[in-house]
Amino acid sequence: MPELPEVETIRADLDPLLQGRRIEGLRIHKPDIVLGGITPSEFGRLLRGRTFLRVSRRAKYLLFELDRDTVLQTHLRMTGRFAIGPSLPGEAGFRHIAAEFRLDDGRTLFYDDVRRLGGFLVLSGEEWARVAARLGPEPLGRFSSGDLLRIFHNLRAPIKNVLLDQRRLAGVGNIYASEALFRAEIDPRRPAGSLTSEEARRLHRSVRRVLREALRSSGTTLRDYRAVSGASGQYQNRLRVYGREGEKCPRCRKTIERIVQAGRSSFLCSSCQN
DNA sequence: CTTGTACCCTGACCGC
DNA sequence: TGCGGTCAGGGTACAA
Repeated sequence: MPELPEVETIRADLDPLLQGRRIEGLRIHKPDIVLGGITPSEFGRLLRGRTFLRVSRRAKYLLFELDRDTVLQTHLRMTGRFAIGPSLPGEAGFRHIAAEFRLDDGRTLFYDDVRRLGGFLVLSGEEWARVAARLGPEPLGRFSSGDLLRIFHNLRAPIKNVLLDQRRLAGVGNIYASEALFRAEIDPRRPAGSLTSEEARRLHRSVRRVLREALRSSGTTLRDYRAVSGASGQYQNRLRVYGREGEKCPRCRKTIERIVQAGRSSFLCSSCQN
């Protein structure tokens, strides 16, 4: 479900609510969200009594940094969501609660995940560092168009697929890949290595602009994604091509097409994008 | 190394 | 109303 802007929105919501809170108890309702080959009760033993230092993000991972060198790594995949309550935003569709973390202020952190593709993994700081080292750079961090050009160098894979590869570039997913390529006027089928430095500059600018704008809009809500409060994002109203197959291109008025790449939909205007 | 495919899982939607 | 097929902001394991 969530790409960088959505995960970052959730991170910013959770951080002030969780800092300094201690986990008093937890309940796992769906054991398959506990990763790392441990049982839910072992998972509970590792986390009970731990205190949240901060909530951070890397790529599409949400990280609960706890005391005693403990990192709770979470990935929401397609349908994972968090809420904090005494009560749940029940009307917002929390009907598949997978885990509850009872906090020392009387509130509870809820994790809901219809498809249960998301999960939690308990790591040490060093173990997490090894995971993080395998991820590509953060596009909104110190990241130049030259860095992007080097990522693309000699790759024959379609540029769209490369943008989605988290080992090469972190945080971009299916929506924002299509949106950035449209704005940069680059065809998603182009071999990544064929981009000129001018095209890499355009794409660099587009990726950063789309992600920043989406972040300012609190993300894109198409189905399941919600902020921690239950509020929808707003960027779905500003998408130019994603999900708009058959509609007119906002630039040239030709018809927006949908194609399939690496088993996933890409949306483009083949007249504007070359 | 690179690239493509199957798979994980549930629910919404569409055509018949 | 039911049934089958398709699709969905994700990543991984494995094959070629």
